[in-house]
Amino acid sequence: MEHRHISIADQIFEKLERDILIGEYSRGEILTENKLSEELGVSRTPIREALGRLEQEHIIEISNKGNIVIGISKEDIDMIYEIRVRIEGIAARNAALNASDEDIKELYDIISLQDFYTEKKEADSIKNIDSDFHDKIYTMSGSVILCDTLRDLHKKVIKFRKASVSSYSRAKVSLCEHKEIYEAISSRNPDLSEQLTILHINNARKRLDEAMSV
Amino acid sequence: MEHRHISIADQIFEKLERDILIGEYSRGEILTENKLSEELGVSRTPIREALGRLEQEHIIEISNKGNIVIGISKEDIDMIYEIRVRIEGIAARNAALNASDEDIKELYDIISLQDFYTEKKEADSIKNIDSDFHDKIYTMSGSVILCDTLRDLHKKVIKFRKASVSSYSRAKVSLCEHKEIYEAISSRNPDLSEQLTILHINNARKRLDEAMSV
DNA sequence: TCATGTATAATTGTATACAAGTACACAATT
DNA sequence: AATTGTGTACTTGTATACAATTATACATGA
Repeated sequence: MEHRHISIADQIFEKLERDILIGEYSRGEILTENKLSEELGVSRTPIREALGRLEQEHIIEISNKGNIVIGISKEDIDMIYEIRVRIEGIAARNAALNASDEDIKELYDIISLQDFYTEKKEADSIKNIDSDFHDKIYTMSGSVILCDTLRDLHKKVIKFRKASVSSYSRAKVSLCEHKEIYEAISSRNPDLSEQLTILHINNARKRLDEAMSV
Repeated sequence: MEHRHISIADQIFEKLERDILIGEYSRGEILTENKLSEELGVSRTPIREALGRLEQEHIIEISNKGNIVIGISKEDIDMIYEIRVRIEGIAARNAALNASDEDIKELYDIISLQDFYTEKKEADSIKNIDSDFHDKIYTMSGSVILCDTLRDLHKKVIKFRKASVSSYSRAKVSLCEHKEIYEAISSRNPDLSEQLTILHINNARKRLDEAMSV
C-alpha cells in the first residue's frame, strides 16, 4: 500500500482551520488544549500538532493563557486580492500550457456542476465548487510553489466568499467568467487565459466589496 | 512576563528548515524521528512537531519509510522570482506609506552594515544582511498576509543566494540598488519605491542565473 | 527463476505521565 | 484604598510507553 493514513492530527488541523476561517471561532477566543482534547475526544498530542501548524499560518497565536484565535480581517482580504490579481494569471497561463486532456475534462466537470448549482441557487454548494475551480487551476499550473502560495491565500477568503455568490446575478456572472477561462485554457491559449483570469479576480473583488457594503 | 519561551520544537524546526534549505540534507534523504531524536538529544515529541510543520511547507514528505527530504529545485526558484517580481513592489510601496522614523533608521543601519560587509567581501555576511534588508521591508509593509507570503518565498532562495553575491561586482550593484530603494522609501515616495523594487528583483534574478550558469 | 507467504524489525501515530512556568484570586500589609 | 505577597489552579512543553501499520529480508514453493 502506498496510501498514506490520514492521521487524527491532520483531521483536527483541517477542522480547526476551517472553523476559524469561517468564523465559527471568533477573534480573541481562547482555545486550550485540554478543552479541545475533551470536546473532540482525542488526546492532546494530535491537538498540539494541529495548533502548531495553525500558528504557523498565523491564524492563531499560542500563549501561556491558551491559544488565541486571530482569524482573517477585512484588511487581510484586501491584500489577498491585491496579491491574487498579480499572480493568479500565471497559474492560468501555465495551466493552458501544461494541462493534460484528463485535467481539462475534470475542469469541464467542475464547470458543469457549478452551472447546475447556480441554477438551483444553492449558495453553499456554489461557494465550494467555485473553490474547486480555482484549486484545479492551481494544480494544473504544475508548480508546487505557485500552488501552495495561491491555495494559502484563497482558502482564507472562505468566510467572505459566500456573500459574494449569495445573489443569483452575481453568481451567474461569476460562472460566465469561469466558462470563458475554461474555454481559453482548453483551447491552449496562455495569453487569453491569463488575461481573463486577471479580469475575473478583479471582478470577484468588486463583487465581494459590493456584497459586503450592503 | 509576556516573553514567550522559545520551545525546543521551534528550535528544531528552524534548524531542520535551514539545513534542508541550504542543502545540508539533500533531496531524497530520509530523516527518521528516532535518528533525529538521538542526534539532537531530545525526545521524539518536539521532533515530530517540527517535521509536521516542515511537511506543511512541502520541503519534506512524511511517509511510512521515514521523512523524505524534498528541498528546492531550480524550477522552484524560477517561479519564486516570477511571483516576487509581481508582488514585492507592493511591500515597498506600503513601506514608503507606513514606515515610522524608527523603521527607516533600522533600514538605514542594515544598508550601512551591508556596505561594510561588501567592502570586506564577506560572502556569508552579505548574504545574511541582504536577507535582513528584504525582510525589514516586508515587515514595514504592515500586512501579515503579504509579509508571510514574501517571507515564505524569500527564505527558499537561501541556498542559491550565496552564489549571486559571490562576485564583488554583483554584490556592489546589488548594494547600490538597495540604497536607491532605501532613498525612495525614506523620502516617502511609494511609486518610485515600487518601481525600483521591481527592477531590483528582476536584476537579482538575472544575477542569479548568471552566477549559476558559470 | 520467480512469485508468494511469513516473521521480524523499524517506522509513524497516539495516549499519558510528568515538569515548569504563569495567571489569577485573595489575603495581608502599609 | 492601594499594593504587595502567596498559594492554588491551569496552561503549555517534554518525555516515554504503547499501538498499529508497513517495509524488508528470507524462506518456501511452483
